[in-house]
Amino acid sequence: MMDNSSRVEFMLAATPFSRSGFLAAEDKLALAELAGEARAFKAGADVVAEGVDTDRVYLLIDGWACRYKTSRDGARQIIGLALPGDICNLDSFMRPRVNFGVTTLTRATAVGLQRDRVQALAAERPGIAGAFTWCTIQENEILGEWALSLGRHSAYKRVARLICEVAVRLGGEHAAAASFEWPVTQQQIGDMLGLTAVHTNRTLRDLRSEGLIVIDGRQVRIPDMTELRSAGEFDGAYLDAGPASPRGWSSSAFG
Amino acid sequence: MMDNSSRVEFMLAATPFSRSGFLAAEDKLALAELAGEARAFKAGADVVAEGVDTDRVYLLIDGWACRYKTSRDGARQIIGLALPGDICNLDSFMRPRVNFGVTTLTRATAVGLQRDRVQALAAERPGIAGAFTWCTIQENEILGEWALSLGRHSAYKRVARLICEVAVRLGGEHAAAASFEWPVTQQQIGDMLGLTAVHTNRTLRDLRSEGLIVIDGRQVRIPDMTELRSAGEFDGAYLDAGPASPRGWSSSAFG
DNA sequence: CGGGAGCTTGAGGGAAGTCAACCGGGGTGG
DNA sequence: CCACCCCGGTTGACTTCCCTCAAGCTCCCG
Repeated sequence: MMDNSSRVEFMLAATPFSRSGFLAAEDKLALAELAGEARAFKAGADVVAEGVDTDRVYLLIDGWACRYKTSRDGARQIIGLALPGDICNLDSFMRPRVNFGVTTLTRATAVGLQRDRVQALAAERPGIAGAFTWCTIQENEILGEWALSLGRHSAYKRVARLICEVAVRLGGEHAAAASFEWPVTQQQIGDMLGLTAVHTNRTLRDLRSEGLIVIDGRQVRIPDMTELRSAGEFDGAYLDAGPASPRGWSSSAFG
Repeated sequence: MMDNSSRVEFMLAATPFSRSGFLAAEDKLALAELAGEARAFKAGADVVAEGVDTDRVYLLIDGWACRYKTSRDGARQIIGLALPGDICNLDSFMRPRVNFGVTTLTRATAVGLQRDRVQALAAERPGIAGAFTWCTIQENEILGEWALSLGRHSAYKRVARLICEVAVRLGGEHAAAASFEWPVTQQQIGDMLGLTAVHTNRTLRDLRSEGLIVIDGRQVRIPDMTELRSAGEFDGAYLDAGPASPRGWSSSAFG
């Protein structure tokens, strides 16, 4: 559990959300005031059950979470990965019902923000509206890249690409991280990539035997990022993402 | 070519964009004033080439278009289908560079709106900002459903689901259309569904032989929508999409 | 009338799924 | 405190869905 000031501090930090460049300092403070209690979740716990109504968006503070859909026969497809600082259910910013579920992949902490209040704030402060829109566009960008993976890439490339993406997303503003915590099971990886756990296992073995990745417990290390990017045909441009000239968007223009 | 008043009229009509419920009448007028010349495209023409910079978003007036990505070996994955009234490149609302391409699937007409001017308008009119955000969320919703198809559904179900989706999206506010123009090639369908043209052909044959669809030239007819939905495990909830209480968003609150 | 784009079908191959078994480790309950 | 159990990882054998390559077809358009 975090106290309120920690939460504020977190939201002011360089999270994907605030990195959008749309949020002025007052915007961040106003958002921080909306934050409810931080909730702790066990691994595999639903933050928002599939297909239900919810009145809040969840900002992930710690741990990994995902958006997923389930087919009638029980197969699960993960349609989005949330890392610390990401909003898990951006759709709930405008829609009362989610057409997916949000579940944690690890132990996790998240704070809920009430839709009504966020909307009201966004109507007053264009910077906040802009930040939400920007995040939604970013999520769309990532999902488009996943669709390319799912539709047109081999299992081998899919896994390589996913690892590259996470490396970049965790690396923040710096270059991609060359070593990081990799706390997801092979089943969960398969659910992101449209593969079975068995085939994910074999594919990870192939990547390891090629020396492209080194897995040590819950850590993954990338000996040569260039090699891995090339193997996965990965181009991180879709994650680059400084906003296009947020002139006229910043709330400071109204201050 | 449409003259300006036709364009205005079109934008005031029940397009997916204006149906969001965020646009007040003045918002629509203000947007219509931004519309540039309507451009006519041949089938298979790039509206925005893959990965380039663009300074405008394109509202599709007539015909079908798509967003796509290409892998190194030339395989194409379509990551979004634009029908009349849709915006083809919502990302360009905030990002100068697209990480996909936009191309027409049929003859088509589109009008470009300059990003700078749309952004300026959105900063003044929350209804316009809200409509863009809402469209982006809607696009995300659809792409999530495609990811489920790509990752976890058989070719048979993918095709059935796509036809259901188009029926609903073309049907507008009414029920899904039971018969409509289906102007795309099997190659293009395959590119949406992550299949080869050959396998798309066989799969369509299967659907036809089961009586789930009837193809007559460029028309498709769905004898029994319930059957097709069931075959494709299709639940159209993700397209439903009235906005969640756009209170406080409507520009009229500022009028 | 010729040519190309799109549709159709067949035969064979390969990537990933399915089923099954075994192993190691950490949590838990007796 | 130890034994058990369950979860996750690993590997093998077999199956299946979809891809590849190839050929022939129709229809439109020049």
